[in-house]
Amino acid sequence: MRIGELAERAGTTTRALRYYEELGLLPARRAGNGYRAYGEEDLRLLREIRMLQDFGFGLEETRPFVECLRAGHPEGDSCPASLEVYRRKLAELDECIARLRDVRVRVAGQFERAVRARDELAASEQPPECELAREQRE
Amino acid sequence: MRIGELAERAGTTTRALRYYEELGLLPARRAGNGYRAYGEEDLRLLREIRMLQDFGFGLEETRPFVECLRAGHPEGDSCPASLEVYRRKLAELDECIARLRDVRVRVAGQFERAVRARDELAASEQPPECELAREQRE
DNA sequence: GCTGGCGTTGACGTTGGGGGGAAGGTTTAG
DNA sequence: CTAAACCTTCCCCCCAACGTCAACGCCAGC
Repeated sequence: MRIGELAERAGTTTRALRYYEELGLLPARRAGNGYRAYGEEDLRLLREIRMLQDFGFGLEETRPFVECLRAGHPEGDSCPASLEVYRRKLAELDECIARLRDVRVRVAGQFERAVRARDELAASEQPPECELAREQRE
Repeated sequence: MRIGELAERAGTTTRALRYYEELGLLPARRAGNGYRAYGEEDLRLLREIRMLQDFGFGLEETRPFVECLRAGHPEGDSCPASLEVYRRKLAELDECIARLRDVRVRVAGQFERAVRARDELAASEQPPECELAREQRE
């Protein structure tokens, strides 16, 4: 299989594949004419990379999974190094979520304060008419 | 006030201030010798920028707040444009938190599955000794 | 033998928020 | 007088994960 076909089958681009090879993440054999030659297993590795990328893993973080598969293990996460990456990522996610929640609370506070301030300003500049006034006009 | 003093008073660097000026976010008057000259109000603007940055706002997102202050309003968020940025940011935060939570659930699922698979493999390769065996050895 | 569609390498651009440092002018304290 | 501490502009560097040419090679169909 050549680079274009692999890219299409994995839903990515040839540029990405060349980049992965440059990183040593997904090296390719070469055909006689210099073209990269991939096998079915490379598709497997590539799918693993893509899945982890969808989870927000950096490419370097996918390396243990890929190497685990290449070492012949049944799954990319059959190796301790991969499990360690999972653990680190979970901690990272927890921290990130907590931080975002904190920011959300603070921004919401600012927003509400600003809206109240605006309403009070509007009220002082142009006091709202009372119910009686509306009733009399009708 | 010159750039170094303003930077120190706001807890940032001269480099950042020149960058803000380059963006047109915090323009400075010039003294006769070409040095940037800032006033107390610039410190106010800068503090607003820094606060929003701490919330994770991009510099462009702080622009409405800064312009609102420069327009003479009491707070950076006294203007509708600023409130709109708050709203957008809150929505963005909610979406981001939801996405991270979803990823967390999925990664946790993968992790647990991988750990179970590893344990089962270990169990089949080396079955755990039963209670009786331990008792007899003691 | 020519066109079109693959492939190759290499270099540069992107986005954000600056950092680092050169080469030179200014100010200020001792 | 001089050294330190400022200031100025200018330009390259960083991070990730590629995108986008440019200039060229390889191969199939007509």
